[in-house]
Amino acid sequence: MKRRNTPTKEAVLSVITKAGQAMSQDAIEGEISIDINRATIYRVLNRFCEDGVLHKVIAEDGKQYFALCDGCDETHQKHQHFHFKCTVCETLECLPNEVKFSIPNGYHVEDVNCVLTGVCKKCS
Amino acid sequence: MKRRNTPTKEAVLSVITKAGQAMSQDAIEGEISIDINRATIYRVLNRFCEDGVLHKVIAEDGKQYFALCDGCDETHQKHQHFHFKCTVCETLECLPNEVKFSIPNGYHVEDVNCVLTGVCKKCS
DNA sequence: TTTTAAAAGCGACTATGTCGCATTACTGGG
DNA sequence: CCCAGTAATGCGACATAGTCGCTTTTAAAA
Repeated sequence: MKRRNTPTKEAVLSVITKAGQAMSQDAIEGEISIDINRATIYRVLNRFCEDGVLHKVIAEDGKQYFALCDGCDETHQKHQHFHFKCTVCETLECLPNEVKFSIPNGYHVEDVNCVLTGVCKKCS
Repeated sequence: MKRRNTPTKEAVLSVITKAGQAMSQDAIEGEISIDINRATIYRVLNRFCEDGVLHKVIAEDGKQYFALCDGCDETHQKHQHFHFKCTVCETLECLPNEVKFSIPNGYHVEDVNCVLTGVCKKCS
């Protein structure tokens, strides 16, 4: 299962990188120049997640948003930061704030999904 | 727009109360004795949310879960606690831990959605 | 009992996301 | 440089979640 380089992968990653924020599948499809199948975009995104290139956030709208991992691997404290979803411009961005929590004994946390919703700096 | 008491409302609230944890629409429909339309269940749940009886959580699966508000109103620090979704038993419960965060100036937070995913005490 | 408006039922509709299968096209080996 | 193996893509179908408009029912006040 070695990964191959394809125009699709490059296009998707390029769009997300340029945007500088988390994007949903439909936003990506809208921004991309070439025509890529919806299922393919999801597969590309999920592969990037497996490879630690992107991470996935579930927002209040129940949709999946994908954001670049900026040094997520290094600390092995993966993706444990807050996200902010603006209800006006609809963008979802990663906040630098680390999510801190303590849980009762016996619980084993595998994933963290923290999204703050409101109005961002630009829109207020 | 005064609210009325209906068997549907009572049945939904009773199921959630007995469960003692957050529930999705389909889980509620499965537990309820009488036959209630899907759209109606959603409307009932959303009305309860408006009235501050329930609060809504979006989990990793993108689905809406509804949980009893346990003194959520009193502090006016509404629903700012963590939630835990178990990948084994699929239940979603409210944790007592308060969510603490600080955001950059100019941002206005209206809602908080924090879900930890993993394996709960019972299932590990 | 009558009235009226909230609530429920029903059907249709819109995503979002996934899956199976046939086809295409990277990439490494010769 | 070409060929074979297999990852990746396209396409269609499908499942599910959630919403909406409209009609009918019904709780509760007059």
